[in-house]
Amino acid sequence: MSKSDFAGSADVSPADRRSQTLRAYHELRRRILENEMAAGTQYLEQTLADELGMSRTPVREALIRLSDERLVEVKPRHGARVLPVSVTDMGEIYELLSTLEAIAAQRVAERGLNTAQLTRLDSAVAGMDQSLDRNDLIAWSVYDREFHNAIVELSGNRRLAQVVAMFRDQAHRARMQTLTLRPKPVQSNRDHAAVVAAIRKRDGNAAYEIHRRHRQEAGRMLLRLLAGQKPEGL
Amino acid sequence: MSKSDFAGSADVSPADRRSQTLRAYHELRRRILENEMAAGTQYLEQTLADELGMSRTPVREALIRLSDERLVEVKPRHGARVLPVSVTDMGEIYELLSTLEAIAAQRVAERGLNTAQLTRLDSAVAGMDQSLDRNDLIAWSVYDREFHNAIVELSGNRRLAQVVAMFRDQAHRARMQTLTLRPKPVQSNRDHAAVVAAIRKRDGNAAYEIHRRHRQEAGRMLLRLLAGQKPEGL
DNA sequence: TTCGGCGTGATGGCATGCGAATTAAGACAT
DNA sequence: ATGTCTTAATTCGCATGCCATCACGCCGAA
Repeated sequence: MSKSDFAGSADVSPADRRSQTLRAYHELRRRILENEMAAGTQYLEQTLADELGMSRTPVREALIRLSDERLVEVKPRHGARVLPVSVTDMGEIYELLSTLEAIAAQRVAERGLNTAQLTRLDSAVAGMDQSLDRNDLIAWSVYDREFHNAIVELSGNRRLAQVVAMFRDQAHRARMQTLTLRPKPVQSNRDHAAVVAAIRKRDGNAAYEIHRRHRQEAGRMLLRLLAGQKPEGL
Repeated sequence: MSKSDFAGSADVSPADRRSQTLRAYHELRRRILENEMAAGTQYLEQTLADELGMSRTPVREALIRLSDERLVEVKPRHGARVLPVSVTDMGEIYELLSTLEAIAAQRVAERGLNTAQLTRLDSAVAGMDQSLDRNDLIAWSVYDREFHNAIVELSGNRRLAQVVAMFRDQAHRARMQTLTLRPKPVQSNRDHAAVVAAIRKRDGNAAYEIHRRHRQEAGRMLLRLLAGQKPEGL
């Protein structure tokens, strides 16, 4: 019974089996990540409820989740404000990501992967290469995301995967903004391939070091681009 | 229309300025961490609401937070279940804590601390030493917590402090259970002193290594004790 | 012109109500 | 006993309603 994953826009969807609270959560989260709800903007509970075709209760419950994830901030009489991602924020996030994902890579290498799992990584890397050849940066970023996500999921540490996903979401908008500004990510692709190679060789230390440096580089690049850019709505 | 109406709620609370939702969140969290609500037990929303002297709404909102923090799990018609902490969970948590806190220690060392900040660490260490002399393990654990918390707070990375706090809470009950089972934590005190020394010397690498090893040892010890102990209500 | 008190409407915190989903409890047959 | 069908009782998801609180604009005083 899988309905379309990208289902429902605003209006009353046909028959969503999930709870209203979940619909609100996923829809609002999607809108924020895809910048349909701009950072800095404030939305009243009632407005969101009307827009989503439900009452305030499930919206409130969704907003609690989103504020725990630092995507919004609820100010009692000013509505929910979509949080902008400052340069400082990105610094914090990349510092954490570079360590957490490196740990994941290390664990994956030490545990070893079966064929299917290795294939998952390989095809993500292949997808990135092809996307880059086509100069399709959007597709590239999707594969990039999948690669990084695969690493932490395959680590087997569920909490690790959870917090990394959270930070990745927080950083998502800023990354999208700089996607077209930065040079072609050829080094990125090389790094990823090297990480997979280290995992194949079961070399935990190498996987850790390569991945960590990779993320640090990406972070530094991003910070540079962001710094030379926007004041961003506070 | 009495403005200053002290009477308000003649019930249990004198005058709590916080919202009901926050009261519910903090009170439930406290009860869980202090084992007043045993792991594995289920509580109906209405029951909790009655107990806390409020309606179901704020309780529901608090439960959403608590379930995001993995302290409870809400099962639609069986109430909120206090999550037990399995050995696997502790493995995941300590793997993350040992890295995250080590990063924090490294950053603190590299940034350097002012006198007041160093004093904070020193007095935590001193408190641990004294508590140990008095054989007061409860007091010791409070200082231990404060020490570890100080490290991540002083790192200046707010997200880091936040996730570490979350994982520390998740591990709290298991640590308390094993507190009396383990040998006197003299090595722990030595480690902490060494970390502070490294921080004074601005030696980031040393701080990282010592702290990381310290947490890993503590984790291993804990896992051993837990493994040789309890089936724990699932 | 600036400031502060005041009134009014908007807003969110929370209680309550209700229907739907789901379980628990009998009733009966096997 | 064990299984299954029917019915009653719970419990939650969500909508709605109420009211205290707060933002904001107005107006008069300094």
